[in-house]
Amino acid sequence: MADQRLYHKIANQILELIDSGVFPPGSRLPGERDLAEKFGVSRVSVREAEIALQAQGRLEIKVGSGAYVLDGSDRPHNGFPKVGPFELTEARALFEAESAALAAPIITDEAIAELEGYIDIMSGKKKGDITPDEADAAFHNAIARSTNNQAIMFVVESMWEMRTEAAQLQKVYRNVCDKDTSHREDEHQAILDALINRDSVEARKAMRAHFTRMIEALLQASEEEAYQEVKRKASESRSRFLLTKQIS
Amino acid sequence: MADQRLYHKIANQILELIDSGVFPPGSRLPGERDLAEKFGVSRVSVREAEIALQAQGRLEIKVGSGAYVLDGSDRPHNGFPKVGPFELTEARALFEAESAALAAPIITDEAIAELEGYIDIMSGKKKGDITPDEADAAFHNAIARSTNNQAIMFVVESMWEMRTEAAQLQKVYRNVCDKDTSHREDEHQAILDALINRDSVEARKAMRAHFTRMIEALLQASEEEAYQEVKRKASESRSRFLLTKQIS
DNA sequence: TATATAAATTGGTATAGACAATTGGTAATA
DNA sequence: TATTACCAATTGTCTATACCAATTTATATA
Repeated sequence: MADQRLYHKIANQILELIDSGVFPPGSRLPGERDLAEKFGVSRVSVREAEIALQAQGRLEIKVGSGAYVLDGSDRPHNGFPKVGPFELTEARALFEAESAALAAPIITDEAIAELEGYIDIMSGKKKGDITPDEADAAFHNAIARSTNNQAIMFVVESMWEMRTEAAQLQKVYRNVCDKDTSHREDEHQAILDALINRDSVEARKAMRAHFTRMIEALLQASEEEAYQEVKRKASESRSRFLLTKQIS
Repeated sequence: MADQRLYHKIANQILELIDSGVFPPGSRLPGERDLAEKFGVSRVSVREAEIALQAQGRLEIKVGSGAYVLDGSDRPHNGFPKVGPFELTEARALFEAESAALAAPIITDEAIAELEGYIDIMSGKKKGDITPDEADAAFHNAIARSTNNQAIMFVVESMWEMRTEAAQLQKVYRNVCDKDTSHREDEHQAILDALINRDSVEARKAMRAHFTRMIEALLQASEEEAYQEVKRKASESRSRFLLTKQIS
């Protein structure tokens, strides 16, 4: 605590003033010159402290105007939102279906061979250095990578991280997946077949079917007492999802 | 690009050197004095850049020793990937179209009124406390919110933040949007009309058309000399996107 | 060879000054 | 009266130089 850099100490002091309400969110901090005199340090140190706070998203510095305290809602949310199993699966159904459709026409033979490897690992036919669950993630990520679109890759990877982040979510998924490993294999194979044929429409359909079955399984699971809340949300959204599915 | 702080530009240059492999993870950066001379700036500016990178968890600075590149796997990847204008627009076309389709059957009258307000602000008919550009963001986010799916909201908001994050991206977008404000209004109105009719298929189509036109405009812009790189990537991906568009 | 010491290197801080963007007030104008 | 143009004060930005403290490296010594 004592051997930290001066600008770090200044940053912490400013944070304390913010949290204690002296500088409420939205308010403007005193100028660099004032703060430097107040803390008894040079302007450079104050500046460095404010830069560090800005990099952390706690301040916004406007040239010629001043440094303003950001509200919690203003700052970029680094973490993922809390999201339920049904929501997440619904979103993945929509987005990953489009990802597969976009990848289908341009996927390389190497990528297809990679996907086959993941399927073998998931089915237990082949032993790799990764778990079946990781192979599942790699399968979906590899398809996203085949779109050659980093924004799509980011979205698909983020969705998987949302799943692994919440322990509760993971439990629900495991409960669903363990019962239907055979289904999962068939569905992944169907997706792969569509990609091999470079068939966009079929790839989209197969990916949607994959997640639709998962949603159905979630609905089944929601029958059990532990998933009462899931059921409420699920039944509320069931009709409209199935409707959307028919359309495309 | 010109209106960002100097230390920010330096930080980006350092990041490029890291990502390009010149400074691999774990390696030590040249001293502040060397970097200052190399970039043609003062030592303080280099320091500020390194402080910002340290606050973001990309560097570790040790006094008397040097600044070391942290391994990417060590830190949670909060930030967004570097993504080009074409990639981002393509991803938004796919995802936001599905977002609109999902929202259409269940959007509330209040949300529709909200969307109308944003359109008025963008067209200049009404003056709000937000800029037309912010109204544009609010328009797309409000549709995502109407899906009642937090995962979808997260994705749509993230895409917009990707756009505002990179100064270069913003410049390209501004160049495109300024020329086609009238188009933008019509397209937003078409999306709104579809939502009013609770028509999923039409909402998806209108949203796709919105982004498709934007991509075409990007391709036009790429004709100019400043956008040679964009053009290369764009023409490479043009056929497959238009193909995917026809399918659905 | 091992260890202690000195020198060079490197990040940290201070000071002073010039510059550029923003803001707010004031005067000129419609 | 309301609006516009302009000017000056404030504020963040950047540079240059100097010195300090921590670390590393080289050197001398046992």
